[in-house]
Amino acid sequence: MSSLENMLKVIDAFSEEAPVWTVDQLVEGLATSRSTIYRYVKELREAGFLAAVGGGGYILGPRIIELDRQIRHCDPLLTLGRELVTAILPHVGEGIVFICGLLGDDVISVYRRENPNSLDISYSRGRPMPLFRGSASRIILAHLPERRLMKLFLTHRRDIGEAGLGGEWDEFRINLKEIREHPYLSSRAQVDQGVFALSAPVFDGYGNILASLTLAMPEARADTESMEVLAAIIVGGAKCLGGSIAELAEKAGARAARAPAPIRRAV
Amino acid sequence: MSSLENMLKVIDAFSEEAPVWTVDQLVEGLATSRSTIYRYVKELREAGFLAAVGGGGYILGPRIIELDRQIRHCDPLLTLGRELVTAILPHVGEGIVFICGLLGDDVISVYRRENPNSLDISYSRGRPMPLFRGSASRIILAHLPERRLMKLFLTHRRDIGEAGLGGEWDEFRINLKEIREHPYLSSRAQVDQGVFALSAPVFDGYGNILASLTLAMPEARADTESMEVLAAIIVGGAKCLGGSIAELAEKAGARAARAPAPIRRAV
DNA sequence: TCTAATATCCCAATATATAGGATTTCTTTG
DNA sequence: CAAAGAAATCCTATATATTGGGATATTAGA
Repeated sequence: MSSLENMLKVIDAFSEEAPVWTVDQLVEGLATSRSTIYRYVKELREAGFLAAVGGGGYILGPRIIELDRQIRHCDPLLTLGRELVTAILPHVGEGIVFICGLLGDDVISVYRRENPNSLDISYSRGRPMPLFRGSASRIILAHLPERRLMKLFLTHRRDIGEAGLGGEWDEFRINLKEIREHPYLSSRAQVDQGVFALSAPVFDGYGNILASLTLAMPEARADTESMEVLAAIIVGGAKCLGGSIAELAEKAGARAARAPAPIRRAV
Repeated sequence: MSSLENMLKVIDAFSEEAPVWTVDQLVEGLATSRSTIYRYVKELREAGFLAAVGGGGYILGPRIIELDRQIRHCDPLLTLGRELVTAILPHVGEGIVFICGLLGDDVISVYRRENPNSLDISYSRGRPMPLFRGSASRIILAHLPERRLMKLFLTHRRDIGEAGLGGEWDEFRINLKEIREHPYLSSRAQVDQGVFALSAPVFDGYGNILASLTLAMPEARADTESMEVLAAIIVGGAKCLGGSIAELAEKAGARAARAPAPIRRAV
């Protein structure tokens, strides 16, 4: 077992349910010797990934906040996304606007803003989303390259079936193709009860899917109001965001021909 | 050298100036073999600390966003701080309100909100602050236990002198005592040009310093307006926040007598 | 100042990481 | 669609860092 893996087990222990751990608890939980845990904790603390609280307890440390800041400042999806969301937020009425990105096998929400008095949904920044439920995830999924989809199908066959996306490869493929043929996708209560969501894909300059832009609102609103104007705003916003990112990538590319542009691609 | 340290060197490479790295660049930068770097990158990627972008480039990964989310949700300083800042923001006029916490030897801003059209300062969430400059840092510093201060003085003697806090231990001690005797502290352009800041200390139930609450504004405003009312709001807000945290800690303590309360203490 | 708790140090045994090159997988391009 | 070029992984002997048990030191609390 690699030592990073061991360290990660320590970090993994920290969750919303159990945010504070003592060394003794970690010794018990991870089945390792006391001295080793102390060494781990020391190193993680020196690196800022853990911080001491009173009474021998530890919590996640400031380094994480710092690294998150870096992501917020560097990722074009976030910097440009912020501008875009600010621009469209006044025009969408009650609801929440968020951007989800694909990183590895996770879809996570990387930015979110809401209009006052709207519903509270679980897509808050940093929450890993189910890859096969909700329009925000599915619209990304649908635009992944075929090869990647095959891999996903093989690894997540059960989840895909349960989410109603198809029990066989062909079925799955056809369902996704159907999604791909529309400029946006909506979903109802797939992730949170009582929530209607409307998502559009964000592409880079080469047609690769990068992210999704979503508007979530109470189902009641979706029942009584036409979605056409809203869909147009979201689709337009997603296009615009993709355009800005492509533009930035081009500039970055011109500066450093061999260095890859700081763009998150679906890999 | 521990292997975590090696891994960390990889993470350290990623900065706002250089957010994207290829394996080759890392091999050169860290003076390690290609296969080792590939292994590091692989493990970090599997753990979600790095994510692949096009062309063999890597950026910081989603795990960091996830962990940051956990901190935001678990740390009482943040959850309660959010409420408090929301409450006082409408009453402070032009400027930025933020909370700084001490974790290890770092003071970092953990939460920040601003009123529209105000100045842009560098205290954005996650930014590590100089420990000896700015009222937000100094008010925390001043309330640290003596033993801790001695250590800090020994390790950071030069910084302390340069920041004008004293060249000798006695001088340093007296300066801090002076700060401690007032309910709040103000500073002018110590961190950012043209910025006036006003900070109050946040204590836990035992009188330990936990954090600082700060209002930053343009110097011009501070020159023309009396600070008394604003100081009262900030001092009151800090007291209130400390009270809520102590209350929460007590509740948590009742539930799990032996487990330390999830409270960040100056350690 | 003393005591309990928290944390570090030490060292021999052992498991693990390392580097260098061969091999495989993926991407691009003609 | 095939071949060339990147990117990533695999493989192995050796050197090295990690491990855990207990002794030791440092801190916090009375």
